[in-house]
Amino acid sequence: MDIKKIGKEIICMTNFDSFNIKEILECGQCFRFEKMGEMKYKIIAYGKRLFIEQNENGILFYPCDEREFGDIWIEYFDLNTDYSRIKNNISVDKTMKNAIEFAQGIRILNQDPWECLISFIISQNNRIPQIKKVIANISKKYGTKIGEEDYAFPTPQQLKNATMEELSECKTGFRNKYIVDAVKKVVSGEICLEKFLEYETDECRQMLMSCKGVGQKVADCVLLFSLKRREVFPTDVWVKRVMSQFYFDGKEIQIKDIHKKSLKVWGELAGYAQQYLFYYARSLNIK
DNA sequence: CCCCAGGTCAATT
DNA sequence: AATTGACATGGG
Repeated sequence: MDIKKIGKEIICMTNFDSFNIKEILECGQCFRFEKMGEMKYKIIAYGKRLFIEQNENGILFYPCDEREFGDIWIEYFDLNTDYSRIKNNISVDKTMKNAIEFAQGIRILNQDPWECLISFIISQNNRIPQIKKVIANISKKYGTKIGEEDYAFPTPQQLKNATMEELSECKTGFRNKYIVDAVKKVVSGEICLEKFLEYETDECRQMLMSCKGVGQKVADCVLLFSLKRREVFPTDVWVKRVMSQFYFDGKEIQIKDIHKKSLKVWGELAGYAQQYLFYYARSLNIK
């Protein structure tokens, strides 16, 4: 990949591999983005607002200087990871080949664990457009204002005094009590997300699941999307459907069976496989 | 009006 | 250990 500066506040990336901004943002891993046009998006992450525009010549990131790009966005977009190698390695079966061909530009973002935890608590028994609205409501109510009409996702401290009633006003529904519990555990230090990168994956999962309303699916999303555990295979209804149909001959199966299978087929790269499958499954509209 | 959604919990068998 | 209904909210 080549990085060029254009003026003071625009970074242009050319000669890149496996990067399609639409596929990256719309494959279900991230909720804080807005489509501004064809292949043109606004993202809010790590307290920053970033516009991204992609065409056949390259990708524009703005407003953004070289330092910010290096400090935040290289890691956020997982730009030091070789996706050609990954796609090659996990293409061991026809279904995965099809899934990868369908969305060759997917990348797994490295999001903030705190935001990721609350976001996927909100995701349970909910639809993606609604999840996005609820997170935007919470950010507007509690987060720091950035730019004209955008708000960073609130820190644990900023959510410290949020009540169930206030959170309900943000349309969290029955998940309000789960958010209160997660805030309490993080603010009190009972859970220290900053240390999670050093812990074993199973240990992290266990601690995440000690929060009310966090089961294995939500914990695994946090592990894969914000704690770099790329072997983790979050299994929701869509992934269950596509796995059942293509890897278990349409039979009824348990989540446990899927986890075993994913590790057996894709090993340490199962998490990447999950993202290709999720996006693919939703396009197929299978049952 | 009924159904269901990137699930989880608690009660029941 | 497996099954079942409830849960807030909003859109089809």
